[in-house]
Amino acid sequence: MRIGTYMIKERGRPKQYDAETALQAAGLVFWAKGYNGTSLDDLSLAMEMNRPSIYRAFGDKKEIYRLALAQFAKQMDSAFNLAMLDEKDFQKGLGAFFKNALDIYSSSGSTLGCMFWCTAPAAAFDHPDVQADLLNAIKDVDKQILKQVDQAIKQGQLHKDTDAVCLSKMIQALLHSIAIRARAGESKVSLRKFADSAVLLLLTKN
Amino acid sequence: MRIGTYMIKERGRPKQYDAETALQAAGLVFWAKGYNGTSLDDLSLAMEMNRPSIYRAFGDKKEIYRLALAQFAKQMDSAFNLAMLDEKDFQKGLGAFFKNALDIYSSSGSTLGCMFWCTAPAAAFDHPDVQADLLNAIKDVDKQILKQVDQAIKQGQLHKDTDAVCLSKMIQALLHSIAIRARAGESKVSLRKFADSAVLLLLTKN
DNA sequence: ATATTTGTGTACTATCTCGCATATAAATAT
DNA sequence: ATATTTATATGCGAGATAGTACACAAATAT
Repeated sequence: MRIGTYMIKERGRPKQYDAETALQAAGLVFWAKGYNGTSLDDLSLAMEMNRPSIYRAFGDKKEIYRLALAQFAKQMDSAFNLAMLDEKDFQKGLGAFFKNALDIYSSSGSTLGCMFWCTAPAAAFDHPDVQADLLNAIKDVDKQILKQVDQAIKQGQLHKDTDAVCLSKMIQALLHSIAIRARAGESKVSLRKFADSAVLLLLTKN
Repeated sequence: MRIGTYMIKERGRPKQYDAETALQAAGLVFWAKGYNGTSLDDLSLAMEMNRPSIYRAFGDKKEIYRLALAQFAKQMDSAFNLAMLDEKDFQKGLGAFFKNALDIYSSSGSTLGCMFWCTAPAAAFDHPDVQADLLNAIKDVDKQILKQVDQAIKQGQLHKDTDAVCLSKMIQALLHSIAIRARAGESKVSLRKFADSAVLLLLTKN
């Protein structure tokens, strides 16, 4: 157990793994190969844990996947908030966010797109809890974006008669599309250009 | 072999299956369970063919999946073209297309979203040919939409300084997003409303 | 020192998976 | 009738798969 920076020793044999690191490694495999394309052996190899240890630490395959999804969501969330906080101009903030998103989508060498939008839908039919995770993620993103859109309207950066809810959803639609296109093999630079011109298209009313 | 409406008898034991029907049945399973979530036994059951017959008729699992993808693409393509041909007004045509798309996405009882956008991305990493199919599908849709956008610009239905390529991609982005949202469990009526207001948002420059 | 707690490693099982080899069935060509 | 062609059916086999039982290892508590 960790309290502050002090380590309080726990009874029993100490763990050889770090939970967050192991989960991240698992997430990377799921991200690439999808839920059904990933075997426990794949996970075992990537996490450097053998199956019983994995099972004891995180539960079964589905639980690991959902934990990894949650970890990924946190990453995306902070990428969004950092971009928007650093920039007072809404349009530039959005641009920065899509840049961050593309960096994440094309991290780890090959361009994997988004772990949520590109792997969860396939698993959603057979696994209602994954479907619920997906729906919650979408709703969270809707909320996060809407908050910033509302703020931009208040600050006069957007027309006050803007359909804020619809615009927010379209911004997320852009994110979905970029994720799929990245997964399909479109280049990062081409997607970057698309994101920029799309943001312009969405926000400009002349 | 079929020539005109005449059937010319073929040698050998006649097929008990109809290729298109069997492929459609296979497609439905892949659509629901994804590529990796589908077993040959699932397919065998749905297609009412046993594995060797399937293998002989269509090849291995991946070939069946790709054939089913192509069949689905045709369906979507005609849904688009029918909607746009029946309507001279571009905005109404788009509305009709998204209605058609949602009908397809929520056919077969449960709401499965799009076979391409919701199942192919997960399979794309491990299967370069599926990734290529996905990319081709995206490019085809881009082209189809762009053709209509260009036409609408020529007809004065859209500002002549419209960024046609970007607008086309955003229309496809809306399609991607609706597919994912449908798969996540959002209701057809809610998505219908979103589609309508989004089309309005995209096409209206005041 | 000994008991207790917790993590790891080996090995197992029951099931599923794909693809195919082989035998059989049902039609046409000659 | 017989050969030929094509489709179907049975069932095999090598390997992957998820999950777990059980023994062992390494730490702390008393």
